[in-house]
Amino acid sequence: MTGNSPYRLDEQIGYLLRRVNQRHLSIFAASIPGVTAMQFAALARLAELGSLSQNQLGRETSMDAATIKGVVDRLVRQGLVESVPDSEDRRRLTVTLSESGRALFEATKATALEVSERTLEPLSARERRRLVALLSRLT
Amino acid sequence: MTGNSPYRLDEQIGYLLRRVNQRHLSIFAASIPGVTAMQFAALARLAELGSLSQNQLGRETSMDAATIKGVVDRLVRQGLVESVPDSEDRRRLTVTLSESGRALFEATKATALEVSERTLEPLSARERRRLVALLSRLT
DNA sequence: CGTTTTTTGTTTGTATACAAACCACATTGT
DNA sequence: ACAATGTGGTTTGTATACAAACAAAAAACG
Repeated sequence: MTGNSPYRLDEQIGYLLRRVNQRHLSIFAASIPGVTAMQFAALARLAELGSLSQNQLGRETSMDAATIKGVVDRLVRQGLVESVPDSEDRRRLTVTLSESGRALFEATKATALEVSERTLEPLSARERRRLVALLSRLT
Repeated sequence: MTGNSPYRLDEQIGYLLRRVNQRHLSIFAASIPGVTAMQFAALARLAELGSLSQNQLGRETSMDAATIKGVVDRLVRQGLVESVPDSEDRRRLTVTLSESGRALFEATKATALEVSERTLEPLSARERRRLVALLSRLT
């Protein structure tokens, strides 16, 4: 009688999170070409908080130092962001939204909100709020 | 009065999904060294469904053809799975759980279930069921 | 003041993820 | 039988993700 419970992959939280995230990323990519969801998250944080150091931006977007570096590099390459060495702290890179980065963010913001709604489309308004509230507690 | 709603990254479903998934993957990696969560998902499906073609296994685990190839390659390299060309259809690769693959799955199954529970730890039993039910509808 | 610790950023290596192009083989329709 | 289409798998290129090891600089502390 030892723990012989079956393992149902489809009911595991990790598998579900991955699948729903796939769905979301696919909707995002189809709706907003040019930047990825991660890149957009970085732009959003910069728009919200102003200039940040590269690692700080990583923390604010839940990406580790190695990951945010790649994201910032690609944003710089696209001219959406500027990366300037700090004069105070010579290790630090200050990342700033460029003109066109801000323009792109402002122009896509509404669509990005629609992407979220579309991801949640199968749920009622109340269920959406409930889901967001539950997920927020698992952070 | 045109759509000037602020964009709150922390409330966006995509951002939440990514963060909770990060949490889950981190718990998984700490609890089950040796295989990743994706590799474990593949083993679980093979244990559940028996031998499958490589692409079929990908579909059953929500990985595209290129992704499942990498996962199967790594599982083969670890001897957890065997990949044999099909005699009927000469394009097809049949992937089968090996002895040690099945042993590892049986030995870690219970821990994997605990990983799911630990991910959901901040929620009550009812809230867990609710969350799983909501996510299932977003598949 | 000088040593220890922390912080910032880079690099490398491994593992997903997916688009797109490609080849080989199967199936279907005529 | 043949041509069109579809399916199975591989490869390449790009983009996350994270661990680990590293260098440079700043901060903390005795």
